[in-house]
Amino acid sequence: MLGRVLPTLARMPSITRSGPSGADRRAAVEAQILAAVGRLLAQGSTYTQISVQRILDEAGIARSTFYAHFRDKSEILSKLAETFRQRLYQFTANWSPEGPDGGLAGLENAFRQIIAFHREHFPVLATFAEVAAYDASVQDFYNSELRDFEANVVGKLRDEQAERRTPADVEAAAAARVIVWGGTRAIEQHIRADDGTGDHSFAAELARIWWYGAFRRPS
Amino acid sequence: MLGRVLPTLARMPSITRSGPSGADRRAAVEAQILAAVGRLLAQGSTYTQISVQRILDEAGIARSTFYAHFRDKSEILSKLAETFRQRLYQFTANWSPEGPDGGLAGLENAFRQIIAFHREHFPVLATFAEVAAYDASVQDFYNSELRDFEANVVGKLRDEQAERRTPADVEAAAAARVIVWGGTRAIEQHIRADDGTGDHSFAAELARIWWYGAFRRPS
DNA sequence: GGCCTGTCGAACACGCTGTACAACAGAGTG
DNA sequence: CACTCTGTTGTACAGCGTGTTCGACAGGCC
Repeated sequence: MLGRVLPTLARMPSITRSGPSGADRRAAVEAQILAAVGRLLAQGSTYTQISVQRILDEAGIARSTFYAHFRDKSEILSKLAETFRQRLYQFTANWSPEGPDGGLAGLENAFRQIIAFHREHFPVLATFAEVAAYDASVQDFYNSELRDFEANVVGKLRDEQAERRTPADVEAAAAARVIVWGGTRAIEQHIRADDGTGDHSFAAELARIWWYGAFRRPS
Repeated sequence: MLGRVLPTLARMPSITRSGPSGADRRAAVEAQILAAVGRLLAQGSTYTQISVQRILDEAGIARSTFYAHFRDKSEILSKLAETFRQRLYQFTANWSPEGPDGGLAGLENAFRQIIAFHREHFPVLATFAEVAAYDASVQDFYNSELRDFEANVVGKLRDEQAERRTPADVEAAAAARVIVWGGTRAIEQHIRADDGTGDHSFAAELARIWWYGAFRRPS
């Protein structure tokens, strides 16, 4: 540390750090790292291109401290992921094809919320998709999240088929795959391409495509 | 080279290489590199994780030779991309909503071909999507390919709306985005999850979702 | 005061990247 | 055969990033 050479400047590098206030220093370090990654992503960098070194500089944390908390760079994403778990798809999980808040109107509303959520947390959510494409540990959590969502949609389609509201020849598994994986990617792309003014009409389109394309497909 | 030390083994490492047959050695080296990458991807490795060194070992090419042909690792993908340009979306570009080979049946057939093509070249196509997420040069080519496709779909939807076959309240731009970006991702995911037996029914679902969800959405 | 826990900075080994360069091989030419 | 030209080869090198190790140190606690 500089302190050994320049005692008067001993705590200079600490100014950017929040003071250690007790036994929760551990949580503080992790929070600083996650916040720093969030800042770097918000600045437009790509997670893959950001080096650990760059994150440490941004966070004001020592290299050795980082490795005492995280096994490697992907573990940052794992911990970041816990923040998001289940929050993403609560909107559609709560939706049902029939009922007061259900149907096409309810679906459109659910998509509005999903799009708003994606837009709010875009850098981080895009990073999950980016890294899941090549990193097994991130893939585990991200894909399992989407698989849960997919299973939920399959269940809803099957229920609707049992009630004769959705045609029996709709292949629930295939349709759910298109809705979930395709929908997620489409939303991501929409947010990249649109400044937000088109969010409502995009939600309307998504809702109608899934509604008339699957749930209420003409038979 | 070994030849300097062990004359009798001079050309040993050349056995794996195709003999230089003229002035097309340049093309031969590039082909060897592309083939090696294809082999490594087929073995299940992820492009991001494969090092240049690993590619050179696999191809039996010297490091310095590689950098005489490629600026860096992403330029491999750029050259690989030229092989695929326009081949991917010729199927739907040729499709039209009306006519003998058109309509729902034609769309389903187009998707069968697209899925077969994706399955045949899966490692490479998945790599384009993987790397486009963080590498600008790959993104340029990959996204522009999909944007062309998207523009094509927008044009078809608008034409159909002009003919009153597609409802006027379908937002062509939003619908096309869902169809193209979502569809591509859904196909990729389908191929990861399905062994091929479900290809036909998946093509049928895709075709019906886009058909009844957009082109022939009930108004 | 002394102990404990956790952070810090420095150093290290390792692997990968991209460049530079001299040696070399093959083809073509006279 | 000698000679040139082009393109490949092996090696060496600088630079950067990673993950580990370790002694110094600071703050909280007894």
